[in-house]
Amino acid sequence: MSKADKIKARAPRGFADRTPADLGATERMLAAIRESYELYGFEGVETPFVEYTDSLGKFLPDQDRPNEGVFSFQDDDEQWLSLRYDLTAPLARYVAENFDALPKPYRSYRAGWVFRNEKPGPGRFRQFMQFDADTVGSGSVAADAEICMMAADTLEKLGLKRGDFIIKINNRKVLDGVLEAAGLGGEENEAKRLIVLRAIDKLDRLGVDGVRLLLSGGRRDESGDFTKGAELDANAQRVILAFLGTGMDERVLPFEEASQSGQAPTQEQEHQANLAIIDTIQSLVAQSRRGMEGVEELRQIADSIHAAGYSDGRIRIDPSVVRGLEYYTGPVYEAELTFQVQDEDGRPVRFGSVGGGGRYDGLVGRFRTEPVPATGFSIGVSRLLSALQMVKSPIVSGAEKPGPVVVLVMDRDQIAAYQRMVSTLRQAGIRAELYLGSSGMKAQMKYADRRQSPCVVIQGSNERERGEVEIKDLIEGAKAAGAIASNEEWKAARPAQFSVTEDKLVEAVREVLARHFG
RNA sequence: GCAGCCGUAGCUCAGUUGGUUAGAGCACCAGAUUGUGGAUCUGGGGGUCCCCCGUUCGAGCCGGGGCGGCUGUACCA
Repeated sequence: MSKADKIKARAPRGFADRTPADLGATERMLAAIRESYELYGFEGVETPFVEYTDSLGKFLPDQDRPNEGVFSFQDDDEQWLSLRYDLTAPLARYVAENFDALPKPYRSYRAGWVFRNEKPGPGRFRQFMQFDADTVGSGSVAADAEICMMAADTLEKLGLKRGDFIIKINNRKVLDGVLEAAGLGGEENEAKRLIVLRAIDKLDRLGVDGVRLLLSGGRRDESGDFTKGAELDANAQRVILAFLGTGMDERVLPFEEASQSGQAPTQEQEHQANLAIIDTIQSLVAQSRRGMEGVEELRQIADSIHAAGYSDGRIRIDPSVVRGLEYYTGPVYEAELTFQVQDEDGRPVRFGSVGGGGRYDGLVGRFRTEPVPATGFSIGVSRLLSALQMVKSPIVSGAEKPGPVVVLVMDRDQIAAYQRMVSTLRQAGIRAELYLGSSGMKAQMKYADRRQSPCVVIQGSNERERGEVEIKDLIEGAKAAGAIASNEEWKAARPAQFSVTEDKLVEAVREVLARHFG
């Protein structure tokens, strides 16, 4: 068979293999998140990867675009199934299905893989991991405020320092109110509202000028591609931009005051800035009942986070947060990293949000007659892992486990004896293995080196006659290597190597391990 | 999806106006050293020059189409 006939070995686009280092990092992250969520009183639950497509709330795949956005397939009873694309819709299904058996409010967390059939990018995959926590059955904004505080606590547990991230809060009702104030209420303006919301969402990326273009005629990007704008009249543009401006203008004051005193803004100053933003928003949406509801909710959340001591810049009111257009009904939150991340070529990477969530009062209600309010937060574990790896955070580059002790095979006819040594080590709880390849001693040493073995066990005929084994400390030996120039010297010195009688094998290996790993 | 740039060994890349058998460094394997990781030296394996079609006596190089990658943009539950 010629090489051309061979199948090319490659993972599918947007799907990634995970190395031992990835696995270790992910485990540590999941443990930290779980600890944080449990501290807040949430309990674990798990749902399957696959759900009925209609449970997920997506339209059934059609002939032309059978898998738009989600991976779907038909069961043998003709029912459409889909791989879940987030953990919220499956939770809503679970709660609805087990409604009577669950305590209300129901507070649970879950971690797992989700799948999206869309264009992958750096830190963006078609299979990725999320870690969610939700409170179902409570309409109180205390539930929303609490989840934002928990998000902040959790990111800190993951090794992010204060100031490295920010939890931004907005409210969909406020956005609706602003759209109404801009004269975009009513059925006929549905399309324009969508464009405006998308434009608002891009404030951090495109700036005020970019958003203004999208609100008016449209915007041409650097590649020459054109995005059609919302064609709003001057007054509507003014309202929207004034709304977004509150996010920036009110923040400036505490910073100016702070810089005069030479200190970071105090919690009180941060809180006043939040309240000032809310006041300005209120003046804009005063005519909208729904908008005023949202303003009132924001005010309560701001008070809660201030009372709990989180109004130190970790959690902020930010009018530019939109989140998805589908199911959020009230407060929405987004966790963003504030530090710059660079890829291995030194180019800046934009990570966007590493978590987010909000209130989705209608989602469980799709399955049941009574309304069931709910709110939740999701951490994008895979994306956050990519970001943490790029900045070499300790939690992802934590100490790797040492490899196994390798027992070398010097004489093929002595395999049974070598195997017995391996068993002895394992029974003593020492990670060990027999060299299972077919190469000579030099290759076996290289193998042990690559496996990060702390030491190897050597017994050739000389040692066997004396009833001894040689232990070679590879870590100590590597240190000694630098001082040795010639190969003759290297071979003669046999650095970091010593002999013990066979019955002292475990003891000697333990000594070497203790030397390096305490 | 749309646009721009890119595609030569496992990796990073050379490759002249289109002209013998396509190269280097790193990595890998082996020997020097029949029992020792590193360093050094020597040798070796590894390529459909992304694919297809075309132009040409002749294509890694020119043209068209496709696929893949990167960047921006759109969508994003």
